[in-house]
Order: sequence, then C-alpha cells, then structure tokens
Amino acid sequence: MRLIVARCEVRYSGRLDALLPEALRLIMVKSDGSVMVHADTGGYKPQNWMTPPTVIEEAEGLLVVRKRAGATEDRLDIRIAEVLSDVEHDMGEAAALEKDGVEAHLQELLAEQPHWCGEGFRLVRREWPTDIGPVDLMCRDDEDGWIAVEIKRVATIEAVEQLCRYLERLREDPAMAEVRGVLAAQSIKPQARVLAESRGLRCVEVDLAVLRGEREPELTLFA
Amino acid sequence: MRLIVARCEVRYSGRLDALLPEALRLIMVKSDGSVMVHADTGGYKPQNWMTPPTVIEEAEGLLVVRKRAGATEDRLDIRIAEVLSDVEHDMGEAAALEKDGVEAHLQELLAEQPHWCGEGFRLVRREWPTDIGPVDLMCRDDEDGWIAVEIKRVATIEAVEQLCRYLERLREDPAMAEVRGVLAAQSIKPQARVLAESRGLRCVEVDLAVLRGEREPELTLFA
DNA sequence: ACTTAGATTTCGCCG
DNA sequence: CGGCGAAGTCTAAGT
Repeated sequence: MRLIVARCEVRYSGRLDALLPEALRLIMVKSDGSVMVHADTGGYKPQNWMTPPTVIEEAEGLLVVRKRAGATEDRLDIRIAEVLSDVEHDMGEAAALEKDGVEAHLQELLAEQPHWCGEGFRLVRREWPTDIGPVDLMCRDDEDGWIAVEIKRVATIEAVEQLCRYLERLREDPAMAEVRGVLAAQSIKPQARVLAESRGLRCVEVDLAVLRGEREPELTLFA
Repeated sequence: MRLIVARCEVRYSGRLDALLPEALRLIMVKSDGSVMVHADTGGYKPQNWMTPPTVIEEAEGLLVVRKRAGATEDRLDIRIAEVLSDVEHDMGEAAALEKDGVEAHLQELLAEQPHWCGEGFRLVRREWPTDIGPVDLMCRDDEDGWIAVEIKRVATIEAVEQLCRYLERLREDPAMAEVRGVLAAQSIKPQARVLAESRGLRCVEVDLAVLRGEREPELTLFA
C-alpha cells in the first residue's frame, strides 16, 4: 500500500464530472489497484476514488487512474503540486473479516425456529425460487396454509414492495392462491409497517439475542 | 490526520459483531473523529470503521473508538501488536467537491424545460409534497391535465414502484383522479420500461448535453 | 457481462 | 433526532 500526503488537485470524469481544488490530502493506492483521495474531514468517504480494476499511470507530478467502464472511460486526474510524504508498505494478506448479525444469519436462525414468524409455522424451504427471485422462507402453518416470509435487518417500504411482488407471483399458482405474507425484521420502519398492514401482511420484529436463546422474550410482545 | 501502519486485531460490536484477526493494516484517524481500518486489498471499503461522532481512547497498545448509537453503544477495539509507522499530518481545510451531473441537476434542467417530459407540459412545482414523500416535478399539459414526473439518473423497477405509489396516493384526491405518470431518466433499464408501460406510465430518456443545449437532439427520438 | 439485492451501507435534507 | 431518498453508492452472488 502506497500512502502519499500531498498538495494536489483532483479531477474526476465518468459517471459525473467533479473537481477538487488544490489542497492537502492523503492519496491511498492499494495493491489491488484501488485509489482513494481522503481529506482530513468528511468521515468515511473518500473525496474521490476509483475502484478496481484500474490502470495507473504516473508522470512528473501527475497521477492518472483510468478504468474501462463500458463505452465510456472513467478517469481520475491527480495533479500533485507538492509532496509531503510518500511511503510504501508491504502488508501481505490481511485475514478476512468474520461477521455475525447480518441478514443471512438472521435467515438461518429463523429457518431453524420458524415459529417466531408465526405460531405453528414449519419451514418448507429457504430461498424458495420464483422467476423474479427467491423467497427468503417458505412455510406452512398448522392448517397447511402457505406463508412467504421476507427477512430484513431493517424493513423499509421497499421490503413491503418486494414481498408483495413475490406474493402476486406465487398466487398465480392455484395451489398457492391463498399464500400469506410475513415481514420479519430486527426493525420495521413505521411507514413500512403501515403499508404492510394496509396490504394484509403480518409484521414481526425479531430479536437476535432471543433467537440465539441468550435472552428471554419480552412478555410485552404477547400483550 | 493520523496514519498508523500496524499489526493489529480489530473487534467491532454494534449493529453487528465482527472480528478482524491480527494482520498488517493501515489505521486512519481523521480530525473529525472518523476511524478507518484498511487492508492493502479489498478496494474502496475499509475492513472496519466508525463514522463521527466518536470518542477515541488510547492506552498501551490499544485504541478504543466508541459511539453513542441510541440505546446501545457502537464500539471498535483495536489491539495493536506492532507499530511500523505512526505519523500525524496537519492538512487544514480541504476545499469541498464540486459535482455536476447528479439527479438534482437533472431535475433543475427538466424543471426549466418540462417539454422534454412531454409536449406542451408546463411546470406547476418541483418537489410537490405528498404524505409519502415529494413528487419530483408536477406538471400540467395543454389541456390542464396533471402529470407527475419521477426523475432518475438510472431508472430501475424501483423507480416505477415509487412513481406508482405517488400516483396511487395523488389519485385519492378527486381533482387529481386522472393524474398521469412520466418516468424521466438518462437511462431506463429494460425491465423498468416494460413494467412502466404495462402500468400506463410514459418513459422518457433525456440527454444531459441536449438539456444543456450543448447538442442537437437526435432525430431518431421523433421517428 | 449484466442484473439483483444487501450493506455496520453513508450522506444529506427535511420534519 | 428520526425518517426517507440518493449515491460516481460498493460489493457479492446469481444468470
């Protein structure tokens, strides 16, 4: 990884055109071809960047980063006026991140314990295929009725639309004409809840700690 | 901005839990409190990070970054095993980015020249408020019929859903019972076009250069 | 190569 | 501060 601290002007052209006037910034060049230009403020995002694959050319006081992006070309022109520091570090392979708590994990837990989506539910299969994409969980209740479950970490209005598209498609099959929909999420936005209920979907907020058996369910859930 | 190149182990807990095993990485600490942990590969994204506002504590071989996030606390624990480099750079204010070509700009241009959305259209107002969000442009045609215009840089199936939600809501008002919908975008995905037309929406692809008067419209548009 | 859906999305606006 | 929509979103997975 190469770290350049320099006074520079940056010009991006591609999906839009942008110009960074000359100022002190950090230019980070990763060995995978990523280039990022960071200011000392502005949080998480680089002021300008290019993702791999890239072609990097270096000339006198000039760094040009290019990318083939279909018909047009994405291009980053970094004009370096003054270099304060320019160092290279060999970092080798950094072990990958282990995550826990993302949607996939939530789906696993709910697949094992579908009763949290509705009393008496049993799992038929995960990732039930439809021609517009897979339904997260397909279940049946104790009267053999079908239920499609859409799982989100945070459910927005878009999740409701998605589930409705699945239901519309599933109901074209006479055997599933009565399939119901359940939206299960760690958190459900108010607007999403309103829209979901106006469309006859059930909403369930689930707690990861409870699913893992680390915490007792709150009694208020059943009030 | 402080740049630390170090062998370190990073643990994040908050919205999820994640562990980065010990390896060589760059730790970037911005003066606004942002902290990012980058590997030499993995492109644009840090392997781990925290956005401001943060509280940073430093002890012997340990960097703890905290954030109040509602009820719970987000926390980044960086255990530093070996420091290869640790430098601080004062960068002052890096002038802000100037952008051109985003949706807001497209909306401006179409607001000035609504006829590109449909012949005889005149603008009534931008950001027409509804209780599920603002309609980008509200226009009337030469017979005083209402038209809601949704503007996107790239129109997907979601843009169609969004416009349909607005229309559904607007039509609850008898005065707008006949409001039509137009989807205007620099580029419209094939699936979005099919869905839009099946729902009676008009699709218009607009060219930024033409809107700016930098280029003549292609005659094929009127073929 | 293109499309779809998720993300610790981040970021900005507006209530 | 919370909700919602845009982003040069980025990224991974599937087709």
